[in-house]
Amino acid sequence: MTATVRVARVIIDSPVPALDHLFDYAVPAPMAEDIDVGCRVRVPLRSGGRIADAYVIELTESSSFDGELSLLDSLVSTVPVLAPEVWRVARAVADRAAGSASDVIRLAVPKRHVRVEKAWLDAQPADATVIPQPLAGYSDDPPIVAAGERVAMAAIPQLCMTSDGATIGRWAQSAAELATQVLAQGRKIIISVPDYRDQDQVLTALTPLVPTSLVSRLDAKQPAAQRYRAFLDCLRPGPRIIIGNRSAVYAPASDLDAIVLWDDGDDLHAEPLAPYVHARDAALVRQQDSGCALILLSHTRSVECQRLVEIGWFRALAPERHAQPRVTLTDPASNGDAARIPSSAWKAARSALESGPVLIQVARPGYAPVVACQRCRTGARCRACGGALGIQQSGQPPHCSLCGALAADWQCDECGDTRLRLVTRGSARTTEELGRAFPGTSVITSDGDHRLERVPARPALVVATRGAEPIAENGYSAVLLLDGDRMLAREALTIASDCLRWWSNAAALAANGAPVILVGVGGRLATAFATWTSAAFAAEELSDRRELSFPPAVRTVSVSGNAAAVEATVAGIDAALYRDVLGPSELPDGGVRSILRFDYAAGPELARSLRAAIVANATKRRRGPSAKGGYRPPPTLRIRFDETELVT
DNA sequence: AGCACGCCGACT
DNA sequence: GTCGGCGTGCTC
Repeated sequence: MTATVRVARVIIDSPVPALDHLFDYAVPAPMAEDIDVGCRVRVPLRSGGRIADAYVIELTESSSFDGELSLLDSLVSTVPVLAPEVWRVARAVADRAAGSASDVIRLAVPKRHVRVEKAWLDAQPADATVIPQPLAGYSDDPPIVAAGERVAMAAIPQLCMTSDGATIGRWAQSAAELATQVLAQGRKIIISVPDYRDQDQVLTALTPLVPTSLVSRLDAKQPAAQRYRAFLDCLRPGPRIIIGNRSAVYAPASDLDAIVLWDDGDDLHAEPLAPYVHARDAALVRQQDSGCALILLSHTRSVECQRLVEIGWFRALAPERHAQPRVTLTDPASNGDAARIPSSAWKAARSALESGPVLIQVARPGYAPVVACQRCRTGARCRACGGALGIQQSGQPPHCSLCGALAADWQCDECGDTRLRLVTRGSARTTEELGRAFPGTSVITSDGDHRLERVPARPALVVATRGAEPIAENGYSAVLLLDGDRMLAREALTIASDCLRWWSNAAALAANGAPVILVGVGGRLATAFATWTSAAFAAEELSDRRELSFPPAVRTVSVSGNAAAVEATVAGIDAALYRDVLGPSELPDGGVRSILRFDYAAGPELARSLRAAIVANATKRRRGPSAKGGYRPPPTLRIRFDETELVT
């Protein structure tokens, strides 16, 4: 207990679970002038025998620690990079997910860049005024911004043109309009979008509306210097628009007024790094902490969002006049001959090509993603690893979709035939076929690897894999959604909502009144698409999942790793906290996985006990029987809440 | 992650 | 009686 020395309580930047709490250090007298809450410091870890990076969380006069305090090693910088509100959110998010706060902080605070920091400290913040724009297309009664309200907002499924003449999604314009209202109040807004190209759209929408000095882009794809500069700009109080990917929800913003999350159903919002917290969940935590507004903006309502609406936590908001794409369904039963493109769709494409580009959405990239034996129809597999073979481009030999090995002299294991049958069509083959069917028309391909952002307003066939559709200036004259049946065949709990989302996002790229044709899919999913009623579809889906006790009706947590550790962990949890256990089942890496299903109310308690299990496991785990040799010990213990890719 | 501490077997 | 192996726990 020291009364006169100043004490710094710090969080250590380390993924070690046992270090995930505050440590007290004495502040050396010369440092006391400059140190501040949020500063980066270096601290000695005596029994660790090293110096660690840390952030100052609190400065006090006394410590409740019984031992003798060590002195801070050094003050890295006087810039308070870990804002108090970001610390609170990081702590809460980590607790909810049984993870370490420092893992969340690593998403929130970019690496330091000394030159950028010096320049920033010298720079004078610019003064700028912004004229608030009304939120066009929506009733402004009640107003949705500044109320701290939680809103499930249906986007207007159209394109629009900025005053600069750039074509963007109308949703991006709406987000930009909301942002101007926040800026006019001198406050901040975070706009989190899944994709880099989505960020570009919002920036394009903002360009004619606000000075660029008030806009910060935070994304890991940016050069480190730019990103750090944008981050530092967010630390200053005052108006600012923060645009970024999933981790933008952790951006510093002391005067945060609203968070807009675009297309919360997109998988890119799911954080792949520990503690694996989805941007939607992080935004919910932050909304609770700061009282800001939270707007989930999308063309299709996610099932998770629907649940939030049904429990009364979110208000649903739809545009005033319900503009919606003109969708036509082609009955799968009526083209008995499995024609991939029915004649009605051909006709629509042909006439649409007279006025502009036509979008063709396909399921998979490549030429023939799946090939089989011509004679016996056995699927062709890789000699080396057993993965499925596919053909990337016309005329090329097949190669393995898993390991990439070429299979130039393929021969069927079953019957010895060497001729391959092309089972599925990829974007490259569709492109080739369409080129033949529409001679003289240019055919453009856009897929995951070779992605186009925009295509001109000239007639052209634009073949794109789902999610990689370019924006056409003035919109597409027609949109053909092929391969719907193939997309639906994928085994995943979320497949129906995913398809609806892919189709809807593509449909929103059509010009006003242009035909949108969904090929080969019927049933209530197709109807929901045609009538643009994704909220009702999400409600049905949620009710199905309630019946089956699937997420998001219940929550899940997967416990994976070493079989003994998983078993001990699950056995150590109070059975009253969960409904049931699925598994353990074997994983390809040699470990096992068990999944617990539990009710929302049990979340905090369950996270606490799982956290305790992780800490215990991390300290107990020691060098196993064989440390060398090719054998890699299976991962010890991993906890993952609310995994989106649950294969059950 | 490293490092100290301590409990037990082997050796001077 | 004492050295040192490594299993266990802690790091302000």
